[in-house]
Amino acid sequence: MEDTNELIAQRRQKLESLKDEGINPYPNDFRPDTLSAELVSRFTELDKEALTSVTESFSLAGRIMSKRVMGKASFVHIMDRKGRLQVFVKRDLIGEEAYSRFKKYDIGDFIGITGRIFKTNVGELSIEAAELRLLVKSLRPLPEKWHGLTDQETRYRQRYVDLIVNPGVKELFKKRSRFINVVRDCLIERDYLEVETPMMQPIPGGATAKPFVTHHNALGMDLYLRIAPELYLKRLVVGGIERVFEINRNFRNEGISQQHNPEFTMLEFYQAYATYDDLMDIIEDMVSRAAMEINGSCKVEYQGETIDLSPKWTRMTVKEAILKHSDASESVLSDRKKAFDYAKKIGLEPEERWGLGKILTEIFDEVAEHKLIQPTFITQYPTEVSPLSRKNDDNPDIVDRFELFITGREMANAFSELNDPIDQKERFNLQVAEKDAGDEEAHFMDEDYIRALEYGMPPTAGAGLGIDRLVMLLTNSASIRDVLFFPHMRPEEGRKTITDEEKKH
RNA sequence: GAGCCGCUAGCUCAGUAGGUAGAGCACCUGACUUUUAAUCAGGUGGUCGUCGGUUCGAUCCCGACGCGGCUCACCA
Repeated sequence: MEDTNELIAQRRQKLESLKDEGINPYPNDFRPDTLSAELVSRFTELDKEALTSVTESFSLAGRIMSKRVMGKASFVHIMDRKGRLQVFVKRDLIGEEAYSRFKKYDIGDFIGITGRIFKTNVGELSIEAAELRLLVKSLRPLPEKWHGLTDQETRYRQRYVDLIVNPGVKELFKKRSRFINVVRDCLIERDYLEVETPMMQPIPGGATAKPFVTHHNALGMDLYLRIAPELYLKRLVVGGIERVFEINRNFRNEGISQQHNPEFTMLEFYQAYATYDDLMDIIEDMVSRAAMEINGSCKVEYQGETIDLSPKWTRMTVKEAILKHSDASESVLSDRKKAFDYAKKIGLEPEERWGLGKILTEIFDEVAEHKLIQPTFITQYPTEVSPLSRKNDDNPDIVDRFELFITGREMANAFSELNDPIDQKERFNLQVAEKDAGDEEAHFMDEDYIRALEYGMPPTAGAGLGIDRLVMLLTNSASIRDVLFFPHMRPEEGRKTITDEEKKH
């Protein structure tokens, strides 16, 4: 990391010579009183002539993004959090000493300017520096002004540079923030309470996934990074928080891809005296409102497809989806043997211990999931693959559950919650048997969760929404890495991870 | 985890049928008081991802490794 090229050496030398002159290269006593965008919105409509009567002085701070020296006058563009503005620096105005110092400032340095506003001969609104100070000396050169930074790896690893030189990046992350705000608004206006529950859990639950393990030294015990907040949020419903949600990270010890990062952000929300039907309405509202807020339309372009997010969305059962998107006959849907054979026929590797429900789910994933481009709620999941969901009153083989698919990807999972403690215990026992049989993703037994249910959980429905994937959709991003500031990357310099040997110290 | 592709100056990229590497931007020196990819003149800058092999000689050919991108597998 201690690379020293000529350009860095030159800047360090400039830093030293500034210090020799008695100048603090990192002061913190400059207070800008305006922003680039404020000046633009106030004055951009006025012409050159009209601006000559504006004598007010403004203070502005920002990073130098370009610099053009023309002898005894110069132009720089500075960038602050709202945009860019041109600064005109004239020797006659700031004085000979300040001007010759200014000529040594580099692109990337921060400066503070005080002066009046005017328009140049070609009509660009600019601030004329009456005073100019260095606020920060930058020691590393920025990528070039024309092509910018395009190397994906560097953009992810050095997001700070990406943010400086690629303006779209900041815009994207502002959209991400606004999306989360809309989600929060939708729930808070329905009287939900936002909470935080443990990320380090002795028993990881609430999803079928492989957890990360960590260790608590003082307690001498392993802990798991949570794969879902579900069981804790439902404990809160037991406790009387009838409408509750959490937006935060989950951690899953699985592969990395364009759709998967080891840590990702989920919304989970639970509402007592509601069914999964009610949650469909909330999710439709949330996502369509967010689309309007972010893109001004319920129609979004995603990787060449137009997705229409206007409510109401298509609703279809798992079995209907299989029939629609494959050549499976109706008998496959109710006959385990036929389902098993059909699964093999389409290239799956069903296991002997799988029941009809699990097989049908796998068939659905294979044939239908990637075809669900427009928003679609898939309902009536098999009980076998839904250990936390409430059974359907008319058919115990299915549960009152839906998943939401958009662009062929799962965006949300929701169900009426299982609140029968005896049924829940039996389902946990089945999961434990799965685990003993080698399924690393099967649930653990959670005795305390059963105890909580035994006190009584009101009839409740709950949902989980993949925030990152929805942000991808709304920003037309192909990779989850584009919607995370710091996506997970291997260490830069070789495989310098902490070894077991080093861990002992 | 598997396959394919990539890694050359700070950035964006050329290139060498194997003979010590180029451009633009950036940077340095000089000129220039309304420019805007400013302009003009001159200049600096590279263990060509790492290690090994073949060769008189490797950035180029071969192998291993590292990192990344894409595809597939698992998953949300």
